[in-house]
Amino acid sequence: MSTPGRGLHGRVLESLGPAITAGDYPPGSVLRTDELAQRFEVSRSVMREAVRVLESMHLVESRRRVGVTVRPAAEWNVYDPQVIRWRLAGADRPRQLRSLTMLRSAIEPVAAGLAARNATAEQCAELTECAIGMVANSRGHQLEKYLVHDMAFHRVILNASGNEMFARLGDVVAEVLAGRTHHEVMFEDPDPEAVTLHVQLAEAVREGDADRAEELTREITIGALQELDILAPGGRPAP
Amino acid sequence: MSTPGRGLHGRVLESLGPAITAGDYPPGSVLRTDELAQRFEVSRSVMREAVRVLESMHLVESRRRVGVTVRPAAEWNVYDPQVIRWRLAGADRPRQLRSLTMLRSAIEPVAAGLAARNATAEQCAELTECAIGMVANSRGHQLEKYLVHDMAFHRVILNASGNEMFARLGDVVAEVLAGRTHHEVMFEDPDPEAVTLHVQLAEAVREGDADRAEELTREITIGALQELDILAPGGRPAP
DNA sequence: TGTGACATATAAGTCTGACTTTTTGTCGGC
DNA sequence: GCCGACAAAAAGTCAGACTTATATGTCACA
Repeated sequence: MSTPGRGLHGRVLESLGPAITAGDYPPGSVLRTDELAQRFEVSRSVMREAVRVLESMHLVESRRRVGVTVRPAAEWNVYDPQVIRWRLAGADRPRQLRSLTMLRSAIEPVAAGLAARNATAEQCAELTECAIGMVANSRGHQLEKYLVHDMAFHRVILNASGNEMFARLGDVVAEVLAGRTHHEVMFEDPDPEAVTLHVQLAEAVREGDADRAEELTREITIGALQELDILAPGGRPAP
Repeated sequence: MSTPGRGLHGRVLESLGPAITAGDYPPGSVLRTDELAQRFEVSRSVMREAVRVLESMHLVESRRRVGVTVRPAAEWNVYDPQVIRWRLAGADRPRQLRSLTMLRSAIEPVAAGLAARNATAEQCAELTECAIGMVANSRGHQLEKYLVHDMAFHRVILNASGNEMFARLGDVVAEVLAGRTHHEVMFEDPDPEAVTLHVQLAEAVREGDADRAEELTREITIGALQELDILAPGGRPAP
């Protein structure tokens, strides 16, 4: 799933990146390239490449005479897939999952509405297939198989929206769904109501009913928010 | 506004990045590091650092024995602020502006609703101040001053939402607003109705009226979509 | 004619050492 | 107490040699 650190600089990143995003180095900390190179037992050139990548993610800033300083979290490129993965693997995974689920709840309904207008016949077919797969694996502790179809379903919706910014959130949504199944709630079979909503959503998209698609997706994402206690069952925000 | 290429590798990026995002090198094109280093008159180490950054943006992929291959646009990290800037500076700026405006229209209403619940007193004050600034500069061809307050206004909303993913879109929204004023429509004074909506939104947030804040923001972003002919005035999608 | 193992060329990857440039802290003079 | 010159520190840059993976071509054999 994740890249196993291609190249030496990649392995350094896989070690240093998570450490920074986890907050091991408080904002303002200064690291020296030479020292890092020694610590990771790589040459300076390799270390420099790694630092450049961290710099492009706005995790650090490299300045002459001072060193590589860690930037405050508010400046990080939190949409970088690698940064997202690092943070999801870290200690504040729950917080991260909430942020991302809120993002989902904002994007997906709109994307579904667009998908209802723009989806190709092929995409509609894929969607129905995914929904069938979800139904088929919704009972009897087949969470892994269910997850696969759930991820595919949402990815198709986002792609079918025709908006590249939405489409590129497919990986994020997949990560959130996987996280939910693997580490958080959902120890038993998925909520039957959620399964039904997905089936109906596939229907709405196929029929080109944008408003209904949007509303159904809103219900789906509200369910996701409730699972994380961001929304209380009533609909009001949780305490 | 944009970073003027700090360091040699930065200058290479400022030249190569826009070229790639502009499609000068079709997907699958192979570049050789040595050749690039010669072309830009830099050492290989510098060129390697630049390539590593492009690789982290998923613009290219570097493989042994084959070279640096350009990836298809669908795989680019389109949320990377630098990539966004490069693409906005390129030929398909209009298309990019539409994608981003749609993103706005999905995110901002939700963010405004959250802001109404979470905004601090200080943020409410800032918001009101921005709204006043907008009103003050809404007539008499003071577009630049109006823009400054407009950008600040939306940035405060996104920050006040309390969601870091939303907050980090502040730069994107600012870029979109700036683009609208500088290159696209809006040759005359801003729509008075839009100004009023902003004033009312500041009010709603101050009063903690989440639903109203969300609805007002939805109207604001619908206006932005209409300006770009994504939505026809009626509310139906444009042809 | 097709297929497999093997050899080879190629381009990225890595390391090292020397040199340059910028920035910053400090110290001395006013 | 302020200001400018100086020195140290760390990143930045370069060049050259070497290593490694791998795509591709070659050739023998079926």
